[in-house]
Amino acid sequence: MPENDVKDLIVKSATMFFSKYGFHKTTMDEIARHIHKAKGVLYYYFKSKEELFNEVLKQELSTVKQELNKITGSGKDYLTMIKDYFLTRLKLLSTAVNYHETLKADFFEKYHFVKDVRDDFSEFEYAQINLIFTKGNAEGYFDIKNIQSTVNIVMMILNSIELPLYLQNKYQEYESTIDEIVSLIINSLRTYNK
Amino acid sequence: MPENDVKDLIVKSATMFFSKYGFHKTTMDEIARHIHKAKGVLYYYFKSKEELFNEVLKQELSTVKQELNKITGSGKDYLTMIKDYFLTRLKLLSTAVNYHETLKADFFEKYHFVKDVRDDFSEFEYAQINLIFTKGNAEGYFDIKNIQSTVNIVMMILNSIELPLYLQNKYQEYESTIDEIVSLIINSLRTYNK
DNA sequence: TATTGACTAAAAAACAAAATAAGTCAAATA
DNA sequence: TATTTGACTTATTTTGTTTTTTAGTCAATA
Repeated sequence: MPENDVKDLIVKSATMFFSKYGFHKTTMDEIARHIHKAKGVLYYYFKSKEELFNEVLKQELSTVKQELNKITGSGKDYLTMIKDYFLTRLKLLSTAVNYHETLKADFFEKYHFVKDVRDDFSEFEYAQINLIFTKGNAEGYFDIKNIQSTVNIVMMILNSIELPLYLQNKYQEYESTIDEIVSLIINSLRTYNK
Repeated sequence: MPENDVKDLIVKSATMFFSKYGFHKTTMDEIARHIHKAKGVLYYYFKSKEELFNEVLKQELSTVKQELNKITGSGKDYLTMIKDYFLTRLKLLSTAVNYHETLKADFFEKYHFVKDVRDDFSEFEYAQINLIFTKGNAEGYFDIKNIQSTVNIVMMILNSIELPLYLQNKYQEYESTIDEIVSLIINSLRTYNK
């Protein structure tokens, strides 16, 4: 059996258990048993449970990144684009179950091992928003003085509203408010000649 | 000894211990011993430890409310006023140590007994911001379509950024960013004829 | 009315024993 | 050679028990 088939099976099984029971309540035995393999084989493909969880998280965020890439490449005008970007980002992350675990973990200061994959996402996001702002500015959609600083502020707001939203599972409850928050942010960035 | 002197002493002692060690790690014995009284006397003035903590929290937030009231009564123009309000509110709450405990507690879903005093603060805040927006709108400083909804959004943002700020003790780190977030919010509300 | 301190009941901490799960590895398989 | 197994070791968690600490009570007292 080719390496990647088994590796994929493991990741799939792990994804299912981690998203259902979380990191701690999922056992390596379960993950292996579910694909009719011995536990040992997990350690052939992954150094540790942490590394396996990391891979799951990486794939979860990779899906989010793909979707967001579609938006930045959509060719729509930059005002529509930034709005789509914010709304989609907030919606998609609300479905990334394992990512929430790590967000929560940040609070408890556990899960140090997950930092890399989250930093990677932040880096991706910085680049995306930076791009939209820069081009949008150039084409007269926005009137942003300091792009770097504005990207940081906007990212801090996005990250902040994640917390009450996902940690306390209030995404449904606040869904309509999110729209208005996004509008408020965009309102403060846009020019009124377009 | 008149009732209020002792009651005040108790609250002062309690405030000191609660802010230093938190709710759980502070004992009623400590609080009493510190003012050279027997523990029993605490129960003469307060029904329970929870009620005493509530009183401490109430006084802490009462100070914040007083300061904020000064701003709404300052007679400055409404653009300056709302900016002062936001900045002061964020700064003052960062010094309200016991309030943070309850914020944190909200996450762990402990401390149900603290809900009232926090609801009271929210109610106060809603009224304050509503007032500034309404008057500011009337005098042409803002161009807010739906005041109620905008107050809610702004309050949600304020509450959200509290979380990473205070729970992870990043107020210092983000202090300069706060200024810019506040500017961003105000930017999206103001008109440009004033 | 205000305060005490000995008392009870409940909660938390400390400890040990048992059970579970992570991770290893020599041997087997394909 | 690359992959898989399962018995094994070691680390972590859970469980049950005992001890200690703490919240809260109350009759006596000033």
